[in-house]
Amino acid sequence: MHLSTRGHYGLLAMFDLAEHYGSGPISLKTVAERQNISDNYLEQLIAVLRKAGLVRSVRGAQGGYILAREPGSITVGDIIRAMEGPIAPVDCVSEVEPAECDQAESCITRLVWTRVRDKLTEVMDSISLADMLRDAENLSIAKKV
Amino acid sequence: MHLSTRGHYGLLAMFDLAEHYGSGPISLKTVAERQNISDNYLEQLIAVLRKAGLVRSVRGAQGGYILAREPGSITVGDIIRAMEGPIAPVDCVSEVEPAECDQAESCITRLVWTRVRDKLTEVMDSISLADMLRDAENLSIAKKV
DNA sequence: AAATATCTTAGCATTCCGCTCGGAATTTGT
DNA sequence: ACAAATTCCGAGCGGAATGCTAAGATATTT
Repeated sequence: MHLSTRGHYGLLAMFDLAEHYGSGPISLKTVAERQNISDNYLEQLIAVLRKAGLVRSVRGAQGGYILAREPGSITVGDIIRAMEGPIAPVDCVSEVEPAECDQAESCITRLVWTRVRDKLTEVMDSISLADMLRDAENLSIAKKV
Repeated sequence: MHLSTRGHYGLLAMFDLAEHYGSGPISLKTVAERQNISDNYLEQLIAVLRKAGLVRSVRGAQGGYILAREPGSITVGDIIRAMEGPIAPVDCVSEVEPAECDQAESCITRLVWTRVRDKLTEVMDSISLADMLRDAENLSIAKKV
């Protein structure tokens, strides 16, 4: 049950953009440095996010990336699906076009994986970038006290 | 969010053993054929389950494998941990010795992954092989009607 | 025109996956 | 005692994915 760095870095980058939402485009280099990711690599990852319609890009000098929608309407699930494909512990319970299996009807393990998948999507879809911003604020307040 | 075939096949094999719990040792070949897994490969996987203390082996003719404990006391979580290692979407929230990260204290994505991990373990630890046997029974009853 | 960015594609070393194979060790049955 | 059935163990291997690097094309601002 492991995510690749795609999903991991993808969420880091998106959260970084969320933290600076409203201040114009943020350059890839800035995000990469702040999040400690190779900018060459992040370049590829953010291309995926752009194609998925989660970020907008502004080319040229002073360009960069901006969230395509407000932080409240982008969830962790959106980001992970974009970066890692449909959420599914095993292929036969994939969210989209599940792999076929001749014993699917009577397969008990399939029931298990369905429950696991449902819990996964439930959590991931319930957390938005806005929720994370709120968490960040609470955390910094707690620290100051 | 994908399992490897290790976990997938591991659960299939364990459930197969659970279905025949109490009828003496089941040979690897039998399980492999019933579950449609290469027996050469399953041989390696079941070695892992044995080393994890989840199955007992009986060598020699008429030998095979038996669940080490009753089906009610073996959970999906036990099996997945044995086959795939500690449950963790990313290394910094691993159940055992999480990877260190200098920003761990203030990392918001880490909170997200912790919640995901907790949901994952919650589901997996709540389903035992006995539960699955019950599901199988309900399913076959439903079909007959 | 120069500087600053994104965009696109190619490549590449390493690791992991999913297996196959061969043979040693152990137990049962005849 | 011997043959058959089985687990046990380790080596190896092709293919795919991972996590990058690198280089140049394109667009925009100053």
